[in-house]
Amino acid sequence: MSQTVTRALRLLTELGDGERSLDQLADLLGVHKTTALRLMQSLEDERFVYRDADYRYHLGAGLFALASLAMEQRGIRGIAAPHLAALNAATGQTVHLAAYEGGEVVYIDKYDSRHKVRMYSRIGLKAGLHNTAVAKVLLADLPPAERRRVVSGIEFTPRTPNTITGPQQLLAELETVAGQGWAVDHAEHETFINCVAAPVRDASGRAVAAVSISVPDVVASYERVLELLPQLLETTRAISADAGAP
Amino acid sequence: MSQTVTRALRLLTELGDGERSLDQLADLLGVHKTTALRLMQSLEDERFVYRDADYRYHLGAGLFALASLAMEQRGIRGIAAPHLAALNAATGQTVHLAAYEGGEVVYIDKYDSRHKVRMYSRIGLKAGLHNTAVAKVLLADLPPAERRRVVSGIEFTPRTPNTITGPQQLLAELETVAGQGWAVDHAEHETFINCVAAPVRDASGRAVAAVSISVPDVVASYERVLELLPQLLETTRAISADAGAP
DNA sequence: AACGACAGTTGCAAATAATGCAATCCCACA
DNA sequence: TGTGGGATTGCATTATTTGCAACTGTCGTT
Repeated sequence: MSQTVTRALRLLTELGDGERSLDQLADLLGVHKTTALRLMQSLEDERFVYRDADYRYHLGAGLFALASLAMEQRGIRGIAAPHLAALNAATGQTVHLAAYEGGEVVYIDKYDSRHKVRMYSRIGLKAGLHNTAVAKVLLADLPPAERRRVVSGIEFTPRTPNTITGPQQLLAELETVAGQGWAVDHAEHETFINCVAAPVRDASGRAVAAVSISVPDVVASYERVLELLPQLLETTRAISADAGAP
Repeated sequence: MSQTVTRALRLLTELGDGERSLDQLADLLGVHKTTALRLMQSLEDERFVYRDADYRYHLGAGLFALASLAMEQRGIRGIAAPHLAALNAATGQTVHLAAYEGGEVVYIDKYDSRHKVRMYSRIGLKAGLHNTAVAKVLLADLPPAERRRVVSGIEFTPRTPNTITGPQQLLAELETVAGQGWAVDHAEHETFINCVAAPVRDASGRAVAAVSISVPDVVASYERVLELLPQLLETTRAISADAGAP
């Protein structure tokens, strides 16, 4: 592990919360400001940060240049985009695309709802492995041994009264999901949000992503959300076909 | 300057070109693979990279989570988005939003043309200071002394026969731009692309961004591109109003 | 004009972290 | 079982990082 790299990355993360002065950054790390300056200079040279006329540091354009490459590398995202936009337009609800990578489920695209009340999320953030529909869909597609290994490592933090609270319960739920080909989050992640999700498959036949529709209670009841399933499944089938699924 | 941080960032940049093995990354830096491993472990812990089942490294979701914050911090981007989408739909051409930060002009948003032939660009990339319309608009709005200082530091690389080749010529062009309130790139950046650009102002009255329309020759002549000016100016005026410009 | 405060920056030696070697681990294949 | 290939770990050496002290520049006040 590299302490110096960890420090630099920590500075980047801090700037995600807003501009900072050199003194603030040095305090954050508990180092002398000279040390912070040198770290920032390296980040600035590579365009990961820039410094404005008032010597305030900001996240730089090089960061999002690299991030846009990262998103392009996730080819499924480009294939899914028009379909997700159409689903979002047809339902008026928030539509997410998520993928399983590096042991976590992450949101890789998002189309926002027209409604004022919506689920908080952001591209790049992790989805809870035990309490989100997209995670259930992706985990359900893992080989059983790997599924069990992943589930055994989950920390079952209860977020709502509906949250799944143990590995046995989740494994049973994943069996159900694997059988029916879709998943729900019935107020398990947020008390006022219900979601349905379904897998997207590629030429290998494996689930490479999951699409979900998220709906707040004030907009539609859980039963209403389930009525969106046919549209969701139609969309994931179309994306899968474009992705070369058999 | 920090050698270790620079190395880590170089690894990130390399992954922008695609997945890599540990050996490849070590070769890239000219270090022992143990060293490369430790750098990657730090990057992985902070979610900037992930490693797949075949031990191949990829850019991670933490990178684009942070980038999405960076883009949100550029508030003008959100304000401009609906207007730019409308301009893109109305003209069918590629529309860019650029800003001047850290001594460079960078693309911070983009709406692609419907046409097959278009100008290559990517969010986060730098725009040439001497050969793009957005840069001319942003530089033209700097105080004269700063404008001169910036221009004197430019390396006038000729990209096309039309490219401006010296500071005096560019300063004269910027005077013109400051007077007329818009700029052109008449095949100065690419031989087959013409652009027009205009500034977006905020409550301070300063140009905080520039909007451009880029059109390939095969689609429309330079004269036709100039005919897009009224729509462009209408758009930048609307964005500026939303941004609180006086 | 001079002074003080504050923030950023530079040079250098000491301190610390990074580095690479050698050994070990793990997996796949014959 | 043995072999090959790639990843990983422990340790001593080496190189880099670190923080101190001094300096620079800007701004505000007297």
